[in-house]
Amino acid sequence: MKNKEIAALFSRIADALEIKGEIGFKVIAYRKASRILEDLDEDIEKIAVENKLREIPGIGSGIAAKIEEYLATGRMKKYQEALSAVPASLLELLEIQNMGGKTIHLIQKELGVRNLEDLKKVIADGSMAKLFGMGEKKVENIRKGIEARQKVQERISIYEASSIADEVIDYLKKMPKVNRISAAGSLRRMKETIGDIDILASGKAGAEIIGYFAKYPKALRVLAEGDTKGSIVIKTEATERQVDLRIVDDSQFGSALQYFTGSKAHNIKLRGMAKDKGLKISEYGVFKGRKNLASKEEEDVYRVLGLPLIPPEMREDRGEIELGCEGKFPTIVDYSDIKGDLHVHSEWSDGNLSLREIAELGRKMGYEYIAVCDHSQSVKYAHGLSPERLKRQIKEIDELNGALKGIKLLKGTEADSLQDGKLDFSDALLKELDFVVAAVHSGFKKNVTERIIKAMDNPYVKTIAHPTGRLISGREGYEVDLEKVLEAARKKGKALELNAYFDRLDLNEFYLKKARDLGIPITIGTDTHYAHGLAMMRFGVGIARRAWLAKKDILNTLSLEKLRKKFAGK
DNA sequence: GCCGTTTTCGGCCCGACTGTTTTCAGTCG
Repeated sequence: MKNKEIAALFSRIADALEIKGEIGFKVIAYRKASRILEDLDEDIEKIAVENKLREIPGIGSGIAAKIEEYLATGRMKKYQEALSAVPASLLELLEIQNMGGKTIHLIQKELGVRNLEDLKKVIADGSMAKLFGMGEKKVENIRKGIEARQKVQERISIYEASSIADEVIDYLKKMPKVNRISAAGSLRRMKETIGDIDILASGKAGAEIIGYFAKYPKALRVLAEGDTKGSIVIKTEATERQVDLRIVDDSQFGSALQYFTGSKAHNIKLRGMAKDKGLKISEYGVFKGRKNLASKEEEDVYRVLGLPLIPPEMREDRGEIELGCEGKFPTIVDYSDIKGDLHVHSEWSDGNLSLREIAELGRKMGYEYIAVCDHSQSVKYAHGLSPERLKRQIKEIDELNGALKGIKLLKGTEADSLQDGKLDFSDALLKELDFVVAAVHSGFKKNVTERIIKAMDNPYVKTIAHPTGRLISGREGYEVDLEKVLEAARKKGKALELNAYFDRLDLNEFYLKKARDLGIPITIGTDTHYAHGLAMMRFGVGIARRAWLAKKDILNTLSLEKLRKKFAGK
């Protein structure tokens, strides 16, 4: 797919135009096109072949022609032009906080700045501060922006972002003047990675609350500290992270939460809709003239627009607003629908939990069951179980289950699909288990597609663990043809896993949607090896919600009894 | 550059914070 590649081109064109001082709306149009391509599920090349580029809202004849040109020739004239006028070394300066197109344009024109080195020079010798509209403080903020730049990673995992947000929210809750409080932004939408962390709170004494926020013990720097809005930078293990806090009145918490949850594309579409109805939306409410029609709860905002409450995870402008308008809005799976975890490791392989501990933790989660799926014998580095040890584990689980009340452990394995496509336990042994997950752990480039499909032929395999093997933090994943895997799963009536471990989230939302369309059941497992990992189920469910999965699409929303029946049937 | 059942021209989401001005521009989200 060349979607991301072309998205990057448009983004750079937008940057270049901004620096050249072109009309702002052109820049916005390119940015929008870039974002649309970035988020697009379909392969842009396929859409182009079908001559349907212009049907995508936000892509008009100009941009469509540029996409077609690039697909046909591998070049885009507009991009070459833009970059010849504004070199890449100048574009990079846009990444510096407090540096925008106008400022870069100014220092290029007046001082001949062409790159970061030049910029540092004109800051140091004081010439930049003397420019019209500049000044000591502005330049100092830019200098700080340069310093901060190296330390901030692009995006962090949802796990790290959640941990930071939870801590800050706990801190803020200790302030008596804070009433309601919630994470907002991409974290609330459960994106797999998060940029900045947005928090919204309500209360009367805005400035005081922001002042308290600015004194957060882990704050390295305070970027802004106003009456209703503050920004701090927090040091994390590996990087630095910006946390933004907005304060509104209690009566406006709903509209503000809607506003700051985004996504940007979702909100722009909503505001366009509102405008057509003679309404105006801001974080303070939905207004008809000066009259505020809705602001207390998010639901009110949507209701005034004739929409049901759209879950945060669906707010990406991927057709959810249209479905709402047509009254065909789907009911998606809820966090509370999950009855068990279908992939957990114990100390028998490479986990650090005993079977009893797993059961106890599961009970605390309110589960009916947890599938213990330790590694199989060929995964040596993870102390994979030999057939003899698996038999002993089966016996131990049976005994434990006899003593357990309210929760059952399912006897499982994460059986390795070997490089010849066979599983590394005999069918006779697999037959003894409740739940067999098949997975690839070696030979990522060796006929993985065929191995996965062959594993599905085994009658005891219920699901395929982390089907792409990607790690969000950096590993590409297997060389696997997911389309073929999906097709095979559909034909053979097998499930696929949504691995809820924060660095996997595999299948991702794109393929989950495809799986759902094909009627393939999904199993969600945390793949955890530690006590704290069971709670990562929420990331899995979050991704499932982003893919619009319903309760019926996910096997571990079934009660233990129904799950057993389901497995007995296939 | 995109878009349109009031529009093919003239709009384009909206507001906070900061630092510069002396009423506003730039940046950010």
